[in-house]
Amino acid sequence: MKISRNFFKNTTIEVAKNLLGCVLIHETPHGKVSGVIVETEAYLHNDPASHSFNGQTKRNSPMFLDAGVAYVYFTYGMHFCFNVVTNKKGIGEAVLVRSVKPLEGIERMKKRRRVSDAKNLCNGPAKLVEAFGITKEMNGDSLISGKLRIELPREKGKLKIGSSRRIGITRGAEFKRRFFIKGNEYLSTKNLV
DNA sequence: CTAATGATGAACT
DNA sequence: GTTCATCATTAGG
Repeated sequence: MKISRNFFKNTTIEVAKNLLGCVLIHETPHGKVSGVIVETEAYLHNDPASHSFNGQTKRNSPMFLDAGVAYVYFTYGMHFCFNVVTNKKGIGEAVLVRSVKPLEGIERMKKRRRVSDAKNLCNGPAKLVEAFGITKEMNGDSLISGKLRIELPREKGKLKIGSSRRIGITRGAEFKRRFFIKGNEYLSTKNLV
């Protein structure tokens, strides 16, 4: 089911939780890949861990666009990560998508990732970017109805949502702004509460 | 099983 | 020069 732009205009923490259970879809010339979002992290404008903390730069500028667009950034010299921009235009907040449970196009993902274990395809931010074929060219694109998009599940049911400190950061580490579906098999890390 | 390490580049001090 | 929202591989127990 199509998602609305208002979904992304909520507070970033709420969007991070609401994205759990939603479906990430990418229609490529080679076929469709999709999966259920099972792990996210919220990055706020006044958050020392956020790329937007020190204001707008060339790299983080998509974070200051309208809610519902993609922010894809290059990191550690070899990886890309995928975020969904939230809140109002000009604020600079986003949700990092950290893990996805693969649904469609699993063979395609295995080829791109060069691994065979389905649980190891999308359980990390740079992994899912590679598995889905997301590229820096999609930086700033709308995620509402394009080839790369997010859809609401037909029926979300009641999810057990857990929260923890975010992964791989030092500044702002005290904030519990990582959200995940409790007990899910496809998380990037399991031993955090 | 867990821990250490190297790859590699943009942004910042 | 150092840091960084990472991952695959290797070394160790």
